[in-house]
Amino acid sequence: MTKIFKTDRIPEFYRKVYALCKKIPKGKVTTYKILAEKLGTKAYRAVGAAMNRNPYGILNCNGKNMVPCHRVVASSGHLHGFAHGLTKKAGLLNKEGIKVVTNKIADFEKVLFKF
DNA sequence: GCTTTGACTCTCG
DNA sequence: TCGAGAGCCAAAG
Repeated sequence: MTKIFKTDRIPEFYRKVYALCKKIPKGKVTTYKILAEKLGTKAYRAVGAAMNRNPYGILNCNGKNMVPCHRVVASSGHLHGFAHGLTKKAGLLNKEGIKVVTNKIADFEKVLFKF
């Protein structure tokens, strides 16, 4: 009985984080805190760790199973670390229609997506 | 199985 | 307003 899928390599906590990230519509962003709260935990750092360890990769955005980790920012609307560089993250956000100035979301409250 | 680390957040100075 | 420190949870070593 194969009760486990090939995704078993990924912790459930991570999978939940990815699932929530995928729910983020285009042109919108969210924060690590919201994701953690949605998961029913306060492990904000764990959420970020999931992004860093995300197997889908940001460069794999061409696929459908991608995780728009670039749409996840800090609670203050400020871009934190990024595996591929904050510049890349800011560029992606700009392409999404989100204005990013000095690694910070210009209209953070406007583009902030709440689940 | 314990210790360290981490793409965080909050509070104090 | 800006800077530094403590707290929290989960995964990896």
